[in-house]
Amino acid sequence: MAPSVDTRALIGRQRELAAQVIDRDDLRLPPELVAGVDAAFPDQGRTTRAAAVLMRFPELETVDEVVFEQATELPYIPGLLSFRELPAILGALERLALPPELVLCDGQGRAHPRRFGIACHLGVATGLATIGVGKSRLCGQHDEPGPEKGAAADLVDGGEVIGRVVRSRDRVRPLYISVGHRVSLATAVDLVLTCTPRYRLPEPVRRADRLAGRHSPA
DNA sequence: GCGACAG
DNA sequence: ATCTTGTCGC
Repeated sequence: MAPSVDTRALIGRQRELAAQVIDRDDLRLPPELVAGVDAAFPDQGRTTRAAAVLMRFPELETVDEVVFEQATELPYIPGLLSFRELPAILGALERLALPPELVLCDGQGRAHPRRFGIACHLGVATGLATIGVGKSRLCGQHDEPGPEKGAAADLVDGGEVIGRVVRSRDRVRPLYISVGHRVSLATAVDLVLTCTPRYRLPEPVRRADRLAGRHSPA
């Protein structure tokens, strides 16, 4: 893996690509095929293993699953996560039997310092509608949402609402939901909640997590 | 200078 | 993310 990274160049690319993000609903609603993607780093991080799980919406029945791996190219750098994970994720996504209409990503969308998290990057790179589903905060401030499923609070940064902090299940740590591409924030929250009938993470992402990581079947 | 920092 | 065992709570 590259020992040094030209962070200035990557940040510059994020700034120009961020202008291409569409934060309005521009997809079929409701969608019929939704995918979840995630990546893991086996072998001390030398390998990047991405997984994509395609499900029918809103039934959440699995239609196809793909695991794709390649040598890791970059280290993890806060704010530049997408350059490290995207190549393998694109490889997995391309190998699905059918293209998804919407992709749920493990990580931020516009809730990013330059408004270009991995969900935005994946969306602009493929043209697909995407939503960022973060398990923790990268930037921005927010009030604590109520304890019940569905409770939410605005995630604000630089005086702008960049996402919503949402309780996906009763009494669990909230999810950081933000626009990736071609979806409005309100629709993003609605779709994520519909994809989360039982666990903290939306089903497509949870399944991709399990497929990529070293867990057990269940 | 100090603190924060997706996965 | 990854390294790692038992343990507290519903």
